[in-house]
Amino acid sequence: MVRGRPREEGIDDAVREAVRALLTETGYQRCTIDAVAARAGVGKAAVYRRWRSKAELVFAAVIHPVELEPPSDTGSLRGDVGTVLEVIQSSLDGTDLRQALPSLLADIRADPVLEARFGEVFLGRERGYLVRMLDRAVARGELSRRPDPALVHALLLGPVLTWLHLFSEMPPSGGLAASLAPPLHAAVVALGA
Amino acid sequence: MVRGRPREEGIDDAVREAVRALLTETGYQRCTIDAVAARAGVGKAAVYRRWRSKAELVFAAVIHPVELEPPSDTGSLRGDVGTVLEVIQSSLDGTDLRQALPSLLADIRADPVLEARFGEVFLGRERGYLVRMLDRAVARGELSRRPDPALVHALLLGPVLTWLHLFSEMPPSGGLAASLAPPLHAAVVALGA
Amino acid sequence: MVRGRPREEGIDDAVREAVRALLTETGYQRCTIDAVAARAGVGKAAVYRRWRSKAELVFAAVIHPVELEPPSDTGSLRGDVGTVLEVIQSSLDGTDLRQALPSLLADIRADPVLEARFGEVFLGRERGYLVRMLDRAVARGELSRRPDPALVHALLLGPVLTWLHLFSEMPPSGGLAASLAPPLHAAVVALGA
Amino acid sequence: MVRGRPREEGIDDAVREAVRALLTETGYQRCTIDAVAARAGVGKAAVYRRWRSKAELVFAAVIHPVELEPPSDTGSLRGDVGTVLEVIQSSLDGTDLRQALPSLLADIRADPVLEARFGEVFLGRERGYLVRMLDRAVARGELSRRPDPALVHALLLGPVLTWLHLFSEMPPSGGLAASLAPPLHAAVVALGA
DNA sequence: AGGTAAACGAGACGGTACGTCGTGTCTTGGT
DNA sequence: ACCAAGACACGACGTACCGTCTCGTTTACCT
Repeated sequence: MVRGRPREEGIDDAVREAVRALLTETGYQRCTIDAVAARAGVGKAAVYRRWRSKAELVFAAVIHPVELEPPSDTGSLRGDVGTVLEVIQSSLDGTDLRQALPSLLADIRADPVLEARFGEVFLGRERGYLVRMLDRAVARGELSRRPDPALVHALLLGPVLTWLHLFSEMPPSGGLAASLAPPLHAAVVALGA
Repeated sequence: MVRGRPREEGIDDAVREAVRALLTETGYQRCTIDAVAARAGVGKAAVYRRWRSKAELVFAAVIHPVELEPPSDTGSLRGDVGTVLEVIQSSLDGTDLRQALPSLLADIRADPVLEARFGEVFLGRERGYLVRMLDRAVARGELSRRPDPALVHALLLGPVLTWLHLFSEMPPSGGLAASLAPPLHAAVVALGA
Repeated sequence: MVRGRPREEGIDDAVREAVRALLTETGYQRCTIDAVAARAGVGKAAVYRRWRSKAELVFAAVIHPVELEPPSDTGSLRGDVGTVLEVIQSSLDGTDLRQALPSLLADIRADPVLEARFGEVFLGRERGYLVRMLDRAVARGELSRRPDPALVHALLLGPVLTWLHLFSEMPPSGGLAASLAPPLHAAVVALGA
Repeated sequence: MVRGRPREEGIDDAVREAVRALLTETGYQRCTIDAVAARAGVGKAAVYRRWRSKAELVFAAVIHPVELEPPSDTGSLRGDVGTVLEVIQSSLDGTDLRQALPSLLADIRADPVLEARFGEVFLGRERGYLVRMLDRAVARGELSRRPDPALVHALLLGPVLTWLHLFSEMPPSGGLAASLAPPLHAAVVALGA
């Protein structure tokens, strides 16, 4: 049985929404806990009751809700790589993430608990999709053996992450995922040969 | 002509060394300017006389000294890709960078001046190497046309960066650069076909 | 007619007892409402249903129960002054009051409602005793006129209060009230001459 | 030699003045450290560099500066008692003290360090004056022996403190000190008989 | 030799965010 | 209507770090 007054329903969402708004408007540094609480019409204690730190809060606001729909089977490894890249890109793009991701990743690295959760929730889910994609390709005979999923993960996630958050360049004509799909398909094939 | 007392010679190095030591020992957040100055046996003013901000200081301490020796011509694109990956990896690896890079990148993003310098100094130099590598491959007839250097840059830098600073995994057997070289060679070839 | 569940009987006393215990053990500042409620095995709401504020609660716990038995007529002003001083001292002494009184008086000053009640309940009752004492002395011919009761009140209450709650000194040999009685009798006589 | 930047001269006074102003305008509870710092045009750190807590700050602002000029020898005990009472009253009266004293005394009681300092600085100085007053009276033959100074201290300080900070009454016609002088002279004489 | 200007270590400065805590109110489900 | 539990808004607390400024002192160059 649950004792005491239950958590108010709307607060979780109101706070997360406030975080996203402040990230977009003012960036990570100015996205203060006080400001978030004020914007959400909520006391600071209500925030700290739910999340242990600013990093955890932002993590919950911008990472968790990313619902990566499992990329469907397109019938070919070439098609699957393209779809996976789209999913990865969509999970790293967005006005709020654009501002927040580098700082957030930094704070995640500084907090072992959060780092573990990030590994499980975000990386783990994505890794799972890749494993299934690779197994299908092996079953189809497109790959003779399943390459190391971690290596494939780095190959697909790395270029997207780098382009979006390290380079200050316009997206390539045709779109980032579409431009990266052919070379990365070749890379995966080379790994599984 | 220079008036007044000249800068003391050893301070630059002493401070940079203190930064690297503190990064390794305590991480980026705890590597405060006060701590750095105290460790270097130096006043805070001497630090700020040389670098405008903490980000600039850490940048100078861990990025600038990376002397990327221009990867030499190995005679084949396959060999060149491997060498370039070694250079990239060596520029991103190291005890201090391990701790600092995510936070440093975050601070760089927050400071337009620094972001521009980072683009020129670090990314630009690396990009130059890639352009030369690609031109040689075209000259050799290994590529029929030179692919977009930015895309190649993302393809080669991204996976290394991701593995070193996002994943918490052991390096693959045989080494990271060696493991990534074959698939990424294939990727570059596919781009330049 | 009374609707609903009647107040549980023991709560008033349990809370007051918890207040006194916490005052003695931890002092006024650490005597939190949460702590009081927890100690009494009671919800905070039950406390606030009975007293409007912490000050009111402590007031009720340590002031109200002081049952000043009206000092009896000893037959002489000299004797009456001694008895009144004993009553005053007993109303200001005690382990819990020792800790609480200065903070409590401060909070009482900050709350006009409470200040008024303190004036009526505590000061007023004491003042009444003094008036009767003075009237008896006039009737006996010990005083030729009745002095200002407020002044007498200050003369008798002040030194006791000061000794007990401002000084950090041992009680004088023979007891505080006994030591103060002769000079204060002389003072009252001087006032009523 | 003094190393480093010296404390800025005006800050001590500016902060103390801000405290007094805020006490008068808003009372002790609303006299926040933040508000004090803002009012004085000073950072919070500058305040905490000088005083360990709010209590210490207010103590320094309203108690320390009270320069009790040593009451002069009036030639008679009767006159001396009157003068001492004037000094005591003037040290406890004032717009800021009116608001602050009860809360301040409460905080002083809660901090042993501060309590010791209060005993030495404030009470000790006053006690010294009383000892000299009593010795003069003995020398003059007005008292046959010197009474316990602590008792005399309680007799003179208590009624003034009580009237000013416990009662909510108008000052007696003729003034508080003047009204208390005759009875308290009689009390002291009775003690020293 | 003396003057001048900029460097030096030390540390105080204003500002800002943090995470904690206490108060008094409100909201559950259960008695 | 009351209860215990505990979430709520508000707001003060004391700490920490940043980047700047101000001391008294030292070290070069230039008269």
